[in-house]
Amino acid sequence: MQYTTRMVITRFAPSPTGGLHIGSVRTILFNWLYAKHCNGKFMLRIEDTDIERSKQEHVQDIYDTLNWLGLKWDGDVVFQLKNIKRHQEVAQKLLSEGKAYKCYCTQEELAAMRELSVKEGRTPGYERKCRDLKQELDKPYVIRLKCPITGKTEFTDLIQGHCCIDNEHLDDMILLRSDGTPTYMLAVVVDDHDMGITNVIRASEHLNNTYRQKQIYDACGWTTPEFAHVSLIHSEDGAKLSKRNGATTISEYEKMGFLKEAILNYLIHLGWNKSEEEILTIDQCIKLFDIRHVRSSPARFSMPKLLNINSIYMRAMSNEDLCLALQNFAGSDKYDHAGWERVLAGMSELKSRTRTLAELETMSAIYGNDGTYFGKIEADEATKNLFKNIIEENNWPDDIESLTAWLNEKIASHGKTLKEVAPAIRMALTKEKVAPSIFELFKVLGSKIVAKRLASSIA
RNA sequence: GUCCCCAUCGUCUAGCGGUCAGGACGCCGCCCUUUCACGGCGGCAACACGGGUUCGAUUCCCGUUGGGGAUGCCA
Repeated sequence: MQYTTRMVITRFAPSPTGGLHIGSVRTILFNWLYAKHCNGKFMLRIEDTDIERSKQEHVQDIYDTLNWLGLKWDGDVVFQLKNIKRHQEVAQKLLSEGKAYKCYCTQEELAAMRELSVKEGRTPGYERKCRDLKQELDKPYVIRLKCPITGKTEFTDLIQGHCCIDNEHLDDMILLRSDGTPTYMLAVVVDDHDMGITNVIRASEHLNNTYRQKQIYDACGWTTPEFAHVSLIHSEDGAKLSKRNGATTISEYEKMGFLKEAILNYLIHLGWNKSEEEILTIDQCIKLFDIRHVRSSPARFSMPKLLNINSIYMRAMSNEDLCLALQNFAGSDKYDHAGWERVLAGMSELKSRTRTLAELETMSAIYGNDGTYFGKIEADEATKNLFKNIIEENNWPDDIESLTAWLNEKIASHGKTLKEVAPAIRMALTKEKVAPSIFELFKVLGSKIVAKRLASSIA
């Protein structure tokens, strides 16, 4: 048990080799929430040691995404590449202490051994050929950790519980490559230790690495942080969420018109639920969050659920805020000033019918545009006369109640019922079979535009 | 192949030895209603299987099956 008063420090450590995966966002969220819950810190470390694949644009993308989501990191960003000297020092120290050794085996030899192991049904791995070499050779070498051969390596994972492996299944891992650069395994451990990370919360694909990393901590004589391995997100067909079976990066969801609050709320409930309430504010999440109650099994991504959560957030927004969000999303030059005024006026009815900003953008066109492009409709003489009559009028009642009464009276005076003419009116006004109520349409569009559209529909 | 992890309605989950196994999404029905939504009410639907432990297992242990992950001088 730890009774230290050490401040909790978590971290997110991505390699900048692509867009941020939605699963990574969940990992970030858990790290961030745990840190906030404990009054600790959340740090960002860019693992840019893979020089071939690391790109500055992806680093920027990580910054942008974290900022967009409001999951701000504490302190300066750490770049792993800058710590290479330190990694090498640690490896050399282990070497001088006899806890590591030089291995001269070539990659070809290793590959052949691996193949043989699999063929013979053994756990594949390096078979410690150079471990007890007496003299140094004049050949390129890697530095390997002298791992325990017998016994077990175990730790308690905050999410997965007790994790254990027989050491015979682990081989002597490489610490320093033949070109002298550190491997991921070494770099992560050294950096996490140097940054004072107390809780490593990461994807469960790293669970197997953790046994190895534990051995490095032990060899260095360092305290291991607490680990928490978050399960992966699967797609709706049950396989690992990949580009082939769904949207993977967070920016794709942004482009589909999802609100960041909805994405966050959705992701946090993928594996965690501690409240009767489904919709929680970020402050409530901070208060309630406990990494120990995150489920250890993988969860499937559900688009219908995300759409539902998003629609709840959209409806909860004020019309003004939503209108602003829509302008941000669609571009404020999409409609002219008057057009945006109408969109705002009709927003209440618009938002109850749409689930994303993209859907809202599409439906907002019925108010935003003032054109008469809605085209001809089929209508009988009485309906046409009704339209003509409405077109001639220009002094409608202002409030929706009087307007309703006024319009109903007009319809009745032409020997029609609302039920009979409503579809035609809606089609003439919106070109859609589905839209807000026609009274609402009249009110928001105003007499001029209604007249224009009705006229063009019977022209 | 070998190793590691996981297993409650279709999906996300609550449960932490005794519950009519609760909620949410989706689905179905009804109400509201000029359409479609929103909203309201109701319904269908789950403890993977087999052994133990126990007075009693969804819950604890062991198998089986199924799913996922790892098996790099990538991270």
